[in-house]
Amino acid sequence: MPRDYQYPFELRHLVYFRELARQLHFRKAAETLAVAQPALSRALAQLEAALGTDLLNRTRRGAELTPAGRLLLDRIEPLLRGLAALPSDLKALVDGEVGHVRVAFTGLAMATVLPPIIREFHRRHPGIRLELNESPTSAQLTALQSGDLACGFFHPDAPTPGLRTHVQLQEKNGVLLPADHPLARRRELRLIDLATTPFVLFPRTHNPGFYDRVLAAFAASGVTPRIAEEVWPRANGVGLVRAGVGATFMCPSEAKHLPAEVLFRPLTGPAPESRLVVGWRTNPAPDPALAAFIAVAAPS
Amino acid sequence: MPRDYQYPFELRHLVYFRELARQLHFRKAAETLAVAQPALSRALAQLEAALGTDLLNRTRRGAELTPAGRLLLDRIEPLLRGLAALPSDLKALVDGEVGHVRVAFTGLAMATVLPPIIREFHRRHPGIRLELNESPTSAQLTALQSGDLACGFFHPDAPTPGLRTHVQLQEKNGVLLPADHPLARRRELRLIDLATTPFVLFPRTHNPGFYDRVLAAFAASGVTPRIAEEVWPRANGVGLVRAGVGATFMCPSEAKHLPAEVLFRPLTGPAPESRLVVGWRTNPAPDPALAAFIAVAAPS
DNA sequence: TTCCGTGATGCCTAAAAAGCATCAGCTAAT
DNA sequence: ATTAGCTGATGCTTTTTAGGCATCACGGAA
Repeated sequence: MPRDYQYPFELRHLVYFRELARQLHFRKAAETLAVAQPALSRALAQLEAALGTDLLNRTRRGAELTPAGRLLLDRIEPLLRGLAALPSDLKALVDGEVGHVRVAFTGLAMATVLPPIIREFHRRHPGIRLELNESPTSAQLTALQSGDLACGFFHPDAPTPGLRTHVQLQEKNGVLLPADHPLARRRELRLIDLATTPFVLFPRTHNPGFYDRVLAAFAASGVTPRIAEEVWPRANGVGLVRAGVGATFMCPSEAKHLPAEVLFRPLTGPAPESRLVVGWRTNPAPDPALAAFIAVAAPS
Repeated sequence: MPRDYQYPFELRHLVYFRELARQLHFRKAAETLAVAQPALSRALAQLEAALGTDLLNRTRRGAELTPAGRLLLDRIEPLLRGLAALPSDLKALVDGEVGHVRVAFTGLAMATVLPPIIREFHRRHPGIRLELNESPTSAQLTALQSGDLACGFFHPDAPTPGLRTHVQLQEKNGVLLPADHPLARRRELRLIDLATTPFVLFPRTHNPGFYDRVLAAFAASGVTPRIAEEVWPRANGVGLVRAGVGATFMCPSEAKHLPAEVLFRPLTGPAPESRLVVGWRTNPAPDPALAAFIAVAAPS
């Protein structure tokens, strides 16, 4: 009884018609299609009935396209090509040869571990595109939970249920100072030395745990820090230090390539610690593209 | 035995999958599609087998797309839309609402009957595009015979087998003179007056019959004409007259809108006659777009 | 535990596609 | 003019396959 969905014909009819339009000869086309000629005749008659118009003028020595047939051929050729490409394209996807992965990261990740990971990933999987977005830890955790994000480089402050993580970096912070800052002559600093130095931090909502550990570290040194600016993304924070606005915390690994106007100094004594991990959902199982990225970012 | 043409699935599978991907629920999708749920289950299983990958993860409360399913959905949506539009688009074509017509014409046609025909045709059939090309009579006849041309406005010199024609214009030619020509002061001229005036004509091959009638008309007046230039297309001939190179033959109807530097004068006595017809092939039968154009150009 | 709702399976029926044999129409060569 | 040899169409049968109904297996919620 059914079979009245929107399409009054089947792919078979279109494939038959295309071959027929190419050869303009029922018997030859039937042979190419590996069917008997009557089957082809009937299939085309069905298609013509379904479309309400003749597609081929049958002549003594073959057939010729009607204007409607010409239009139909022009229209279905790209569609059939698109369909023909589907199986292999899907295979490439499931084999992890193509695809895309949404990856979020913090400024620290981009300044340290991420570039070599990206380079290696592109080398191994040139068909997989990365969508890279700098995003605060808190936003990454939300997006990972909701499934909007496949994978993130962030700074966890508590257990992350439902996520697998792999530690990338764990370092005690130093400080980044303007080069002309009075304390910049010293090779090492303590937090207490920085009591009067304005600090540039990220907004607390972006990673409350780390933010509070920073304040705790100051408190442990008996100092109340001056927060000059809360700025994001990370590169702007470094920019403000460079502009002489104040100092900021920075991991030693992040201090490898610095502009001329700033200097990095390690901290002795209490200092906040940064931990960078890469995390991803375990359920549903990572698709092949994500699995390939994880294999590079977190070899187990 | 057969059924092994390039596509391992049918349109049905894709339509079923699309509905399933929308509703993510086998029973509901089956109801929308007006089939029983087992049929849908099996169809999807077939599609998955054909593509070699799962498309939906069945869960307790419905289903969710796998990455491959998401890709497949993205890829087939435009294809299915294209196919859904086919029947109505073809109907529009056979109903003559859309299409295109190749029309050739001579300079005389464009200067007289063609513009109002084009205007009226576009008013009646805004969906049909005209391909208009100025072309000599001889070339038009060749193209009409071979089927390269649907319809032409030309100047027949002999019966045109296989073509139907409709006379558009039949007039005795006058002459077009540079405004500063000595004879331009006279209101009427005879060919004999023009014995020493250089003439601009089209190349003889473009319409040998008319060309020879021109020479015959001169001969009947006892004059051997001076042919200064043979030029085409027509507008260039008028341009040469305007530039003072010589005179040319012209129908009175063509002389309605003339540039300032030229003057039209009728001929008394022997003079070549121009006949403009529109012609089209009768076999194969004109397609709807051509029929619509003929209905405007040659109302019967 | 027992339902209830999910999709999957087994079995049968019905529809439809394909094959084979043959027909009908026209061309062209004899 | 006849006929042999193409063309695609048609009648009938077999084979394939899609669909329906009944039922199953499984998992979560009451």
